[in-house]
Amino acid sequence: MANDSTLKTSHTQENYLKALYHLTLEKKEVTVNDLAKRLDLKMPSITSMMQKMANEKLIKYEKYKPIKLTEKGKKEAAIIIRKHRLTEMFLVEKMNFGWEEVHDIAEQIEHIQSQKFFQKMDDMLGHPALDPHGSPIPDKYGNYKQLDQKTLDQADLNTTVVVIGLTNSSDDLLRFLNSKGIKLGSEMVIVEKEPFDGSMKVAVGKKEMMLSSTVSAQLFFQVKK
Amino acid sequence: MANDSTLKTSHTQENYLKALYHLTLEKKEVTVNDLAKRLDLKMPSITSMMQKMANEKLIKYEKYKPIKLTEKGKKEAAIIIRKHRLTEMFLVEKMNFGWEEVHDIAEQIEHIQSQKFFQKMDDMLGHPALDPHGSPIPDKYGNYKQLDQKTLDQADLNTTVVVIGLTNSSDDLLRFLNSKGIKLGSEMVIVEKEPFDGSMKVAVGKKEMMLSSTVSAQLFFQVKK
DNA sequence: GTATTAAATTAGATTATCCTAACAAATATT
DNA sequence: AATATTTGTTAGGATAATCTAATTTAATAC
Ligand SMILES: [Mn+2]
Ligand SMILES: [Mn+2]
Ligand SMILES: [Mn+2]
Ligand SMILES: [Mn+2]
Repeated sequence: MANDSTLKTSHTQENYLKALYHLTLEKKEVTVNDLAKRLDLKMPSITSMMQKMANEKLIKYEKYKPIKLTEKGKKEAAIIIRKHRLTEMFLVEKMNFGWEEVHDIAEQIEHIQSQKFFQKMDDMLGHPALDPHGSPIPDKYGNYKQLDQKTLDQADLNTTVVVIGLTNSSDDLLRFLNSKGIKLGSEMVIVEKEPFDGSMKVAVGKKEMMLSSTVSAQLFFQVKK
Repeated sequence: MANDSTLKTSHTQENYLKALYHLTLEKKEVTVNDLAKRLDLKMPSITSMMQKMANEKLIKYEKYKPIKLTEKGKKEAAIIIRKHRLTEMFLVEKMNFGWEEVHDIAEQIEHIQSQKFFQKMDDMLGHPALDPHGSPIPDKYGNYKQLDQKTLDQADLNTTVVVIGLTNSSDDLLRFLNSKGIKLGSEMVIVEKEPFDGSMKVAVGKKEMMLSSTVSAQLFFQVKK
């Protein structure tokens, strides 16, 4: 009874796992405070959940030390992320949602318990490697292929680049990009770079526009060859 | 603060509402005991939830008296049922699931909060009136069109009938029908009726088979004209 | 290296949901 | 009607997830 492997990770814990996974990729040292901010909870809530998740061997946790996912925790997290990103892709590709509309729905659907449901999505989509925002979709075993990509603020003057992903997919960023007509696959030429504030002028097709460093630092690119 | 109309009905309460709605159609007098059995909970849990839901004006409830849904409760219930049935239809029509596979997934997806998500399903499906098991889908305002249908055990000898629905869609029934090759729209001739146990022999195409009254009482039919 | 600040933990409550045990009311049976 | 049975309620407790307030530990700044 103590070690029933059919015990289901709760909805809530799945969200903790995901947050931990993402923070780990961002920072390597994840603290109680980081998690509290990410999940918009108070620190005591985090501490107490960390104690519980450590018991369940999802994380390694010692008082006052940084939090680490175990292999088990990593795998479970990656599988939720897979379900999230497959869902986003499904919503965009098969149900005609805009890329700025899908995150909140995926945040809920990622918790559906049905391997077959996500298997069908995956099949219908032809086993996509990336979600609609250019982020990699872990495989069904929880393996994650991290692409290390450079952001647009590091692109050289006069090169032609292709936008291939986003560091994050906040509604605000996505709507900003929509308004500028920028999407994944968009090509642009780096026309000017302003060293003072890091802003740049780019040409997307015939349209020229200024991008602040705030924006350009959130776009992954590849040099067009 | 006391009357915040944005307060969301919980996952749990949505399931209570649905159960109440279905039981009301089945029995007209719904008791604490009925609900306890339907939801597989103990009676004290029901009593205490009924007290809470009465406070929230979802039901009318007085100690020891049968439970009634309010208009508000009925509407909310019908909207969950709508989401459930649209989901089942979507899974069958757009994702190629078998009709016996969709209920458990729909049981979860019905709780997703996103009008737009279900709106898209509805559009993609062309605003279906019935779910894959022949049950009516309430409209988006919570209006329910109850069809009063007769079950196959009441069909006359030698008539040709079409199966148009099921009184319930338990896995067991659906798998039995699959094994017999019976689905919605199947035509059959009533070849023999055995008064002793209520069983009947029917011809589905060229195949003749016996249906017990247990089965025939779960199939809605229409006379083929 | 002491003092200050920030981060983390503990203690103790709260809300939601569900349970068992004990009791009460309503129904059914002699 | 008196008794037995079934149904429903109350009392009191458990677990999950969260919070505020108080306290402790660690990190930073003088
Ligand atoms: Mn997302
Ligand atoms: Mn989520
Ligand atoms: Mn169903
Ligand atoms: Mn449900």
